[in-house]
Amino acid sequence: MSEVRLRFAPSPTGYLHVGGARTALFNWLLARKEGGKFILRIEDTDVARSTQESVDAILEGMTWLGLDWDEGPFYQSDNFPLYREHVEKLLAAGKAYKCYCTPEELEKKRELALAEGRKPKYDGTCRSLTEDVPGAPYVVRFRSPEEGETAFDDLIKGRISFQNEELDDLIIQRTDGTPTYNFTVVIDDATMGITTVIRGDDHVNNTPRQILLYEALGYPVPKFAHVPMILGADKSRLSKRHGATSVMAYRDMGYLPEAMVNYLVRLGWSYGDEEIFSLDDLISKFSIESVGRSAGVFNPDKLLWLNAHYIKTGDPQRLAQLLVPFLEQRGIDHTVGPELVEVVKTLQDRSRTMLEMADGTIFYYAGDFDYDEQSLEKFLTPAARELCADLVARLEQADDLGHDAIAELFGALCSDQGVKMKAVAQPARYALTGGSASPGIYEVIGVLGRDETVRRLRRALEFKKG
RNA sequence: GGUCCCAUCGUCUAGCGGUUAGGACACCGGCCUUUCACGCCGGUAACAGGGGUUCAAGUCCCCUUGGGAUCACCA
Repeated sequence: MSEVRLRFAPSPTGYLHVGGARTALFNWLLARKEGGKFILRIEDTDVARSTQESVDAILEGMTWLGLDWDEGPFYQSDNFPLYREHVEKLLAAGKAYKCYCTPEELEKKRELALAEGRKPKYDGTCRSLTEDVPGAPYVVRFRSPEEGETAFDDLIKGRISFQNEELDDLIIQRTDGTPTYNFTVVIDDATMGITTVIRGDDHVNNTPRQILLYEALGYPVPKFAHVPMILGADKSRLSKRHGATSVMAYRDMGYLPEAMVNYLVRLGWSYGDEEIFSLDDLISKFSIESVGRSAGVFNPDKLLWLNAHYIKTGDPQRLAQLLVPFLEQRGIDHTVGPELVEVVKTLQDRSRTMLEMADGTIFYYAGDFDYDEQSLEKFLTPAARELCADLVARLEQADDLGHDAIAELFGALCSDQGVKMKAVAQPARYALTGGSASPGIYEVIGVLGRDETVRRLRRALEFKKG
């Protein structure tokens, strides 16, 4: 029983998007579950479109999600000699041949075939050439069988079969000598000993050609699992116009990696009625067989709900750390003022994203906000002013400012003055936060502390416009 | 168009021949309450259509319809 080996093989032509992240996650989970290896390979044979920035962005995204790899990253651009070797091998065995047709000729034939309603497949012009044409540019084509069928048992979709006659002689090496995708994946997956290929749905049509290549090369064929696409709300393939698709964009919008992981895994997979899964839960509960066969619509609302859940239940200390960059973005200096962790605790229940949480901290740190005249009049009525003044007096005398003590203090104030909690809480809230929505007034006072609370109350009572 | 895949509430899904078709998000009520939230309770909402097979079909088969993927010297 040899170990399972899985891989994630993105092409570095952009950022790590949610679809890619999900297939990476599935690969990672299966590797961890089976105690195998997870390998990262960068498919950069298209030198023109590949960039180092993209590689960095992809690695950053995976690291953020917590998906670590055991081997790699390997770069296909380092393997050109290996591909070349395999092309020669196929050529020597007569399993591949040189084709001298020019792109223009092929294009013409393709158009003609389409116009006549025939399949636009390679017509085999060079298939039976017996001699090389010296000096002429050529591509190398794989000699694909003309009859029979190629089938495989997809771990997710079940048995899928193709008639070989539908497949044409694919190009494995370009005129410039570089190998093409369908060839390099096979060589790499074979030589890296990949046992299961988990990849996007959009590759099912490539699979039979690849299987034929494995067989022609004498390599064992791996298992395949094709995960369904992620769709936008209009059921078309998820793209930018549906909103953010880059995983890192979600971090920047204040999402937690565990929320993203949880969301992504539940899109197309389930475990009874459970909704909340940590990476550790998933390692034991995930199975590729229970991934659904149909495409799923990306639902930002549910992601948001999960994010809120993880913020609510998260460790305040960690959240405080994660919050710092968002505060800096807003120019909020949290080193002056209340302890950030304490601030976070008052905001966890009412923040769905770290961005929202950052907004929630503003009144704590920017204490000298303006009170606008209308609100001042509305909240600080003469009666309310009296209550606030009383509150100040009581706060100054209090020796304990714990939550319960503050509650008692308010209780005593209300019964002494014969007013409802609301009558004093709302004016106080406005005076302390500058707004009408905030964490509980006791919490706010507790976090602000006596001095700052009193200062703000007095400031509000004395506030003059300008 | 050819090939391949898919089809349960608006969305993610449970269901693996016999269920009042369950859960979650969203939505709508109510409760809690010092605001906003959170939380709790309740509600609306689905087996695409048609044929079979079977005592019995959301579950199995076929067709139709609809959706998606792919048809490059891109990956």
